[in-house]
Amino acid sequence: MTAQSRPVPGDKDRLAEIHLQIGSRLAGQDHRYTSGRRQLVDVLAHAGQPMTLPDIVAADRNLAQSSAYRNLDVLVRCGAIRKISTGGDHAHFELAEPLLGHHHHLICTSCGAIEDIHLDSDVELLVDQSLTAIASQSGFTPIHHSLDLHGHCADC
Amino acid sequence: MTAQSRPVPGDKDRLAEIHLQIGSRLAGQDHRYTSGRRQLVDVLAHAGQPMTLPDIVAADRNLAQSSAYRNLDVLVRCGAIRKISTGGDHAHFELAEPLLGHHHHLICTSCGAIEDIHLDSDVELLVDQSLTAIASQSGFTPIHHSLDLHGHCADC
DNA sequence: CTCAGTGCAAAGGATTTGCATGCCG
DNA sequence: CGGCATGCAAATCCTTTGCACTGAG
Repeated sequence: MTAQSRPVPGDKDRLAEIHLQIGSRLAGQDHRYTSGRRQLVDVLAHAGQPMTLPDIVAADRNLAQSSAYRNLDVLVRCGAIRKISTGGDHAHFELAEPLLGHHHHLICTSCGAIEDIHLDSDVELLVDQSLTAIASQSGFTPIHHSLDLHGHCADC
Repeated sequence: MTAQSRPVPGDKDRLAEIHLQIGSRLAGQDHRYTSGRRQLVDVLAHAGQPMTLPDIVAADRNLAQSSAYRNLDVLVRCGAIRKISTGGDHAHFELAEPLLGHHHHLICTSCGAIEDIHLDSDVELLVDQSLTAIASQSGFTPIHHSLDLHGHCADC
């Protein structure tokens, strides 16, 4: 066993639940939940923070680059994974909000690192209401919002 | 005259003011405010919404692609222009917030279009306070936040 | 004159795709 | 068996860079 991550109690159950949900999402779009896709999800669930593709293939040498890209795309399209484009060299990927919960990011403009953060629910509510109101004025149909804080992380 | 944009009263003065500010920002970093850079700013100020590079060079045929990229980079680095990376094919560019005012975006996930929006200042304040509090817990130094609503625009 | 800025063409690099093969249902 | 999935290598395409030339101070 690798000791690099100490799961919180119930973590294993949560992972199983995640796999179940993703499996049904894939099935709903006539896609299979193959071992390659499962490994992808394992890596992301294990990391606990957004990863780039090089991060991902480095974390599991069984993953081929092109298949990883293709499967990430499939998983993004079925709503299991979210792609984060920061403008840096690589996009980042993390489990989607239905699996990870609604959250936002601290983005380091120096090293590109991304950390997940959670806002108070009353702030979230207010933001969502404001955005919804503005969107309706433009005939815009909201799907989700993203709120990122850009700056320098503790290491930079 | 092109009728496609009806400047509000004072728009011309505002543009002059923008050029002045950018000129001094560039001078502060030992860069010249050349005609190519001025044209870039004119195009962006005139558009009133974030543009991609193809948009920009199409809007002013005098702009060479490589010089446009280079000058956008210079202007981004001196704080005159902001680069927006959405994950679509092209990055978008718009005048920076000191020139355009603090605002956010509606981003269409279908066609990639971006529209500027403004939130109530009390919402902004609350968001900023929340983010600042969270950042300090992580030893993160905030520079600015971005808040985007992703969804489908009226045309899609 | 000097050196930043410019434009063309070529290079760079993340991501995507063609194609032959493997494997699940 | 039939068709999705895989992996390798090649292609794609946004963006950056090399280089010779131009223009401003």
